[in-house]
Amino acid sequence: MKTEQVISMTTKKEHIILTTSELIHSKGYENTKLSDILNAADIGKGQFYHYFSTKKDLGIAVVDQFVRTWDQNLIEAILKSDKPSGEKLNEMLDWAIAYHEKSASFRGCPFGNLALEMSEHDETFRTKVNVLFEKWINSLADVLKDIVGEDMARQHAQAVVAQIEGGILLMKNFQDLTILKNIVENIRVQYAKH
Amino acid sequence: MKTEQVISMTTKKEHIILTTSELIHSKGYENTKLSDILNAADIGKGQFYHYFSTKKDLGIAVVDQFVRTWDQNLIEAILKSDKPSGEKLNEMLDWAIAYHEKSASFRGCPFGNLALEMSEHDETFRTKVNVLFEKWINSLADVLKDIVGEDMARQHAQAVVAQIEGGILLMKNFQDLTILKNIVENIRVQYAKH
DNA sequence: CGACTCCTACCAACCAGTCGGTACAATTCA
DNA sequence: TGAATTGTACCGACTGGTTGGTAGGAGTCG
Repeated sequence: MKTEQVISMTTKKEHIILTTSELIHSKGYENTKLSDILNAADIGKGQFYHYFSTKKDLGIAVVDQFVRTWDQNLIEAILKSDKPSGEKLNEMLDWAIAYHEKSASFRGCPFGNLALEMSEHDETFRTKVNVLFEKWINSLADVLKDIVGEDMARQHAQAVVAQIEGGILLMKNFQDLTILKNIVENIRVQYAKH
Repeated sequence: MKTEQVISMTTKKEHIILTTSELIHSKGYENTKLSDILNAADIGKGQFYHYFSTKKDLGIAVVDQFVRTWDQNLIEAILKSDKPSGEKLNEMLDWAIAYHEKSASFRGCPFGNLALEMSEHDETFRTKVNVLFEKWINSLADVLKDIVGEDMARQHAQAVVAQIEGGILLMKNFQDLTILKNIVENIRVQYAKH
């Protein structure tokens, strides 16, 4: 029984990008070998090099895809919605936990992972990850303006993002989701009574 | 006579460990190739495999060395000293900044780096990194007891460590030390008024 | 001597990337 | 019309270089 046509939902190129996203998210970029990609996406080398010129070319497409997704789901849908600020902050924190709850493993934050793996020896990746962090901090600072005032907003936004990323790091190493939950709860309390 | 032999052997082995520490700190474990180690330490392969049985064997020795150093300089010398708690917290934060200030590059926290690189696909490294984080959080919780009370101490300790690690992550990606400084200042303010 | 220390030459496995070729549909030409 | 040409999608054997690790020899020193 052949199920060839099922894949035509997305294009072949998108299929490769999506499959590789998973691999890079859990194994990192360098540690994801071309052979892993070829096996996971069930394609041959010819097909791969028909759509992408190098492995890095694919890597960049994967990061772009991550940035696009987060831009939609976190920044646009939550932080730039027209709900009250306190609600937006809470929704962001809910989203963070839900993100790591659903993927029964401890792969961590794709941007945090890439930041630590790549930022010191590859400018292309560093810059792309940077754009997302910058957007995140800026739009979060906008939200926090109403809570801590204009002067301190950006500093607090940095601190909150740092706390989340650090929490994810600890969660990953302890292989224990409750650590992240504690830290998120800590953030909630910190900004609830303002 | 025998002492001299032992010392020179230890020195040589330690020299390899120390040199590799630098490499692993800035490039990560997998990305530090054996040839890099051989070049940096200026030794031949025979010498390497005389002292270490595998690359992973060296990697473990390097992590052990990091753990020992931090145990001495951070946990014993600062967090378990007999100074007042507020002072110990401040000294820890000073130490964190000084650590990243002196190494004119942005290599990040060796444990944070290893946690994200290795913890999902190597139990040995994950466990060793875990031990250090556990020690750090426990002895920091002891310090925070006097500031936030026994009940909340551990949760706050986790949050502070997360904030520092996340701050280092952002600092590394933004290649900007002031981000870490802001976050550390934020922590200082948070626990100063208690 | 013989244990210890350290060397170079070498190995199989693996890596990203290349290359000659195939299948087949669309376009051009006679 | 239908034969020749062109373009797109794909294959997998192969390449040059790198990887971690091994074998066997040589210098040193008690």
